[in-house]
Amino acid sequence: MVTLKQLAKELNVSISTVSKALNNSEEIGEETVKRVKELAELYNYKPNKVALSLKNNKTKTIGVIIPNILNRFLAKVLFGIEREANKHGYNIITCISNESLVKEKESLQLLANGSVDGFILSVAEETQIKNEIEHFKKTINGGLPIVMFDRVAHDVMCDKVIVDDFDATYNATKNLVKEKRKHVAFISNINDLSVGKLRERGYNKAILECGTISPLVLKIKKKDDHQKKIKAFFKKNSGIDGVIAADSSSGIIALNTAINFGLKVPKDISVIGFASKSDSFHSLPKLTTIRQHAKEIGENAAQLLILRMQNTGKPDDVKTKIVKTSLVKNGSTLK
Amino acid sequence: MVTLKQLAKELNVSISTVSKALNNSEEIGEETVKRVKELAELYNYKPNKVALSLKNNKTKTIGVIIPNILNRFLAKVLFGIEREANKHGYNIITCISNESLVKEKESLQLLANGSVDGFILSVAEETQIKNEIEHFKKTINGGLPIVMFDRVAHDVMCDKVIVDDFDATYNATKNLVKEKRKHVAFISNINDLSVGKLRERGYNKAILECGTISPLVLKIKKKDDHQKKIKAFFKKNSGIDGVIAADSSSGIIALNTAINFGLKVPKDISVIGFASKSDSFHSLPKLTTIRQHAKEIGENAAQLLILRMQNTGKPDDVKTKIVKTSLVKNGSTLK
DNA sequence: GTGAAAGCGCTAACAA
DNA sequence: TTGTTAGCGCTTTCAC
Repeated sequence: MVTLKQLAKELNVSISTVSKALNNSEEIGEETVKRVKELAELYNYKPNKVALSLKNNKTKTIGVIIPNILNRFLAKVLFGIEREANKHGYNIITCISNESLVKEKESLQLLANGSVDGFILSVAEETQIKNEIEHFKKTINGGLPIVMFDRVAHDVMCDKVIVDDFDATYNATKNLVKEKRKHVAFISNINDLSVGKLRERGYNKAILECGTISPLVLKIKKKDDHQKKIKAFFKKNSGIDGVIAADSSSGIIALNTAINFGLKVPKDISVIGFASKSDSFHSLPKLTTIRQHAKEIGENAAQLLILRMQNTGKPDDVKTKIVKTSLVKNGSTLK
Repeated sequence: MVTLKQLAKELNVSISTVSKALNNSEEIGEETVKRVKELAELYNYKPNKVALSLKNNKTKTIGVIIPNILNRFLAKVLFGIEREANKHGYNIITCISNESLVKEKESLQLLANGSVDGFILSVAEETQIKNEIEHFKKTINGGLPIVMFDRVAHDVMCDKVIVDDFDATYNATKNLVKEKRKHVAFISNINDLSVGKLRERGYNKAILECGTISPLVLKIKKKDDHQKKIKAFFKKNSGIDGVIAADSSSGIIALNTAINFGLKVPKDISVIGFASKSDSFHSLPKLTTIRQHAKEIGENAAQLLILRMQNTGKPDDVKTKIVKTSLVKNGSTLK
């Protein structure tokens, strides 16, 4: 990489002259500016990012901590963050907490050494179970703003971007009730997550309001064989004619299992799941899905953080942005 | 963030004394070391990363350019890279090229300003179609090593980590031939990618060797409705009793479509696809899959790059590591 | 045993 | 119009 020093030497001018010329300073003579720019072009000069960061005490870099990159929703949020960040001249450093509290803490610690100007993160499962929030508070007190998305720690004062999880399942369940379904079950493999709990509550409320149906819930653990669990669940509860799935895979598996049992979809049973568009293709008929607009969530998170990093003051006016889900009706529900 | 300067001032010693004390230099008196370390601990001092980077001319950061983060395989490779990089004290800056040549070039350019010490990337689709490689060469000539994985540009001299795509489909096809399948089709939505072509060739070779079967290929475009295309394909070619799918979704869709047509799997038809474990759950029976060991690919790529960054010399001894696929038999093929 | 000074690459206030 | 200097935070050589 060429430096100002090298350009200056070759041009027989001082370093600051070169610097000013390249930054279109009024001070420098037209002729000099031209000479400097030509040589810079020739050598493909780029101001050294590290030096700029040191000088400005700003890295123009955002630390993103994702619990699980294989989760399509989270991956898509990351996509949204990256895009929006780039648009504003920011790069992102990605850490994957792998749902581990320790790794989450480490990542926060590690990047809080001047590597980034702020964080965007979704709380790890272990962190939510243990309900730890000190490391978040410490980071924020250390001067690095955090924006949380999807799985958030409510007791931490920071900007947040969340989904209307409660309403989403509430409405979806209502939808099946309207279809005259009599045995609507709820299947989830994310019981430990804040969002999983909210989704269950939304389902429960709709069921209770209905009056004539009683709730029927299947909670799957990470280690379980999802297919087996769901199969057994269907066998045990024979009359199921509706399923609300809280996560991306349970819906697909439930639908395919129903078909495997000889049920007609959506004649005999309706299924609604949280899933991305591409996942909804993994069944025939396609899965009716609650879409979370992951990209938009990522974009919102990035915007909030960038705003916060610009106006460093007022840490007390934290915002919570709710990105509404939408129900995309495909073939697994009645029209 | 506390700096050495502040610690020095508070302790009434010089900056260099503090620095040495914290780095366990022999020069400094025991008592002083103790005082310094205590205060540093108290203030949670961390050496500023940016300053270190500038000093050492090394950022300990790897630039990763991924074509599409929603692709499970690529996401998992990213996971492997991140893990291995972290293990060696490196962070990763992630850019998503979104299969675009322009974005790929930009990312390379942007990070080549001192932000990273090297790159790991998988070539964007557009780049492969247009067969552009100048930007890679320029980067390498500029002193930043590149490691390519999966989709590689063969004409660029750099370390590579690839999958034995040809052998994978060759063996998988052979497998179906052994099952006495008579009409084995090949379905792909990645025709434009180097890996897609290799996979098709592997299939073709096995089919030709067999002699009695003639090749039957369905190429799906990005914009097509995959389900429709595959349905039509099955209708048109009624006798299909075997499918090799080149990508993650085609296998699942083909399997579910076959079931939808009333075929018994694997009695009437066998299906093999490239897919991750979690995707293989999206059908009943589970999809028999060619597993690419994505995490391992990522780890290998990171190792190669870190090695290369340490021994800067010898750019001519480039290595290509082949990570072998394995065929995981699930219910969609005969035992 | 401790400190001063230079230098990594850059910008900007100030001097000439 | 151009150059000198200081400083961002750190390490390291060389004086003291």
